[in-house]
Amino acid sequence: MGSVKTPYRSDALRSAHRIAQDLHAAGAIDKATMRRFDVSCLTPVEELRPEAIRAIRETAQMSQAIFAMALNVTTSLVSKWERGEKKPGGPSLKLLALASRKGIDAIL
Amino acid sequence: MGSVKTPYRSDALRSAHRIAQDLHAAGAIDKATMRRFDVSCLTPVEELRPEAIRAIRETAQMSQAIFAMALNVTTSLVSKWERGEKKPGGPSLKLLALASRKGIDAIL
DNA sequence: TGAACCATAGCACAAAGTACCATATTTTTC
DNA sequence: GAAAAATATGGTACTTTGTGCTATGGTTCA
Repeated sequence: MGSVKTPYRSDALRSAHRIAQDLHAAGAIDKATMRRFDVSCLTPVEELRPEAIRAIRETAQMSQAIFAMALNVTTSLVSKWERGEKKPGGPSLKLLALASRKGIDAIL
Repeated sequence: MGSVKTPYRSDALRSAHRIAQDLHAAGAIDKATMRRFDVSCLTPVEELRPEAIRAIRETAQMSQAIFAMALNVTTSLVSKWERGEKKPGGPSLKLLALASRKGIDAIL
């Protein structure tokens, strides 16, 4: 299940974004309050192809071993990701998305 | 496995930190180069008790549902974490550690 | 020659994470 | 006040991520 398919994870969040839109349009809301309702500020998480994962790592100029430590996973797993043997799951995809969009420093 | 027990994940990283120490002491190394060898700059990841996880979420002033979206996991799982029914794994612990040490904004 | 880093590869296995549901409590909204 | 929606718990069944271990070959450097 792609994080792309369902913008809201089939939960009690159907109107979260709509409410935030209204509040945001209405006036000034501090980011802390906003956060409680709005979800559009989240880093988009999409599925990553093996080459994309490798690209993220090579952009960071890291070996698989070091990269794995940064993500707190095993070297074995990073290798499997890059060869398409396994696909990163929810939390892993989030970390990879952060590294990809905000730079590797964001997760160090 | 506990990220605390083995500083280096039983990999070919036995001397990574030592080498970095030497190089760093030797003179000026840009952060990019440093990163390849040194691991001491990583956010420490320790196991979290259920209450600690809830504390992180409540500090962020988020519902379980929103918090789950931020971590790209299901609401069900966050609930289980906070009740001790399940324990966050490698990548999840990293995200929680980032949120705990650098603030929730670090993972949005 | 060998010590160390790098990446691939395979296997077995525990448990993390998912999906779905029902229920109860609180908060919001009209 | 009642209706509606958000919140959190609880449980069950299932998938497969992620771990751990070991072996291999290629590369670099002393």
